[in-house]
Amino acid sequence: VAANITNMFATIVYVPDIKRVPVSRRDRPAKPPLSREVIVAVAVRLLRDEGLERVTMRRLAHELDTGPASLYVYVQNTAELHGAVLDELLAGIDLRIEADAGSQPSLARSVLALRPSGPNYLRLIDTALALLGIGGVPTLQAAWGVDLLLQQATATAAEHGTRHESPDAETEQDVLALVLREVSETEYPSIARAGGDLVSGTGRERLRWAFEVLIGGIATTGTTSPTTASPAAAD
Amino acid sequence: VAANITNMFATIVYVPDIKRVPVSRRDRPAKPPLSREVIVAVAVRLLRDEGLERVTMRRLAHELDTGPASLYVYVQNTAELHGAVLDELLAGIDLRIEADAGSQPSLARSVLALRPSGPNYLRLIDTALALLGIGGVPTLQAAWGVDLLLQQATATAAEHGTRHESPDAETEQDVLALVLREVSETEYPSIARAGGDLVSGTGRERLRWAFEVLIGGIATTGTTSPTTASPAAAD
DNA sequence: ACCTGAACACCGTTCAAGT
DNA sequence: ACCTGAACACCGTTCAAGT
Repeated sequence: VAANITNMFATIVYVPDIKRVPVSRRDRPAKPPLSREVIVAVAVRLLRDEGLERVTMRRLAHELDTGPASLYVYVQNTAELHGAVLDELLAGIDLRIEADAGSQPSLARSVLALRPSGPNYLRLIDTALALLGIGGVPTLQAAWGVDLLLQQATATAAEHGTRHESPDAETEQDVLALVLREVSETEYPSIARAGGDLVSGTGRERLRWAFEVLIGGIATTGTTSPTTASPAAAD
Repeated sequence: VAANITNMFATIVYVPDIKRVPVSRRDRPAKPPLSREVIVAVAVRLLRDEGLERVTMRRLAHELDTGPASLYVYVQNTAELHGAVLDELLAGIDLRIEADAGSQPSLARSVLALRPSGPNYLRLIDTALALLGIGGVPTLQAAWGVDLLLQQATATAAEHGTRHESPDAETEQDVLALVLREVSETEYPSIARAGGDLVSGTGRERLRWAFEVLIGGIATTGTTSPTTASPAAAD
């Protein structure tokens, strides 16, 4: 069960390239009719091609051969657009089977602002709750825990995305590693003692461990709040 | 030990209003001489008064009665500025004693992009490592764990900040609660069963629980990687 | 050295006016 | 209805020119 959940959330971080958007095979079809669907579809392509920071209203409008104002007929604002894109990506992942290939820069950052309630997002939550339940985790802990897992996933994804954006991202990483390694032993003794451990492991390894930590902790850490769920019936 | 760590990180999320910036008591002193210090100080005030999304180069320059270009003498870019502000705020918190009052909208979001290596940030990491060590947590787990704790803290802070920004933030929350409560029982059975649990508890309660989960999980979840730290000497 | 006006290349969002 | 040009109010960053 734990492994299942881990894989599920890992997919959010490394969104696989499952659902290729059909942009039509012509170079550029003579201006497609605007609709929420084509807007989101083009936004997804833009995300894959150029990263989240490029899926802006203006850029997207340009891609659709129109002005930004036109998009507001189908989409309330940028946050909603990003939410729709997330839900679209979520549609592409199988929630129960290991999906473990490809990588896609973040977009989940927008989730920090707008908790989307698209159908695919709800499906994700539902599946996670079910799995935790199967694992014997009490309802309230499972409920709060899903939130925690999502937060972890989105945070990692955001970091991932950000890192991808900046050209000297690896340099930054290296600088951190260097700073940590050469830190004053008297000023920061514990950091000095931890040494390379602070930056050891691959991203995947750490991600996997993080979810194990969370799932283990969620399963064993009680809350002080009373549950509001109906007592588990025999179902 | 766990409670100590929890409080420490909770302070990042709810940065207390400890270190009031001395903006001088005159209405506006006849243009202070520019320096990194006053820039950061004014940025901190701006943060407290108007939120992170307002501490931009241009807004800050305006506040300092100058043009944005002038700031680039003292600060490399916006990310570095935000990092400096975070470190400044970190300076204001006592890392060992319960600091539990006031609340401050996020800024830690910038940490997602730029892992700051300011002295106060390092002190935070060092203290956390020490506390985990005292709690008997193996070195590697502690090292990876600190990262996780920081991620959780910044993620929560970011969400917090974002929520503060938008005027209809509470509405959004309510909408989510409503969506979750009225969700189709056949489509999303686990969500329906969880009911109010998904949105129960106060922010503080959930935060506290989250850190308990993390600390408990960190302490008990082994890694598959070998440690690179020197074997614990008798010190 | 330090400072800055002006420019370049972007943003989100609204609204009156068009078809 | 649907679409849009133009405007408003912002961004970050650079650079030549000033003191």
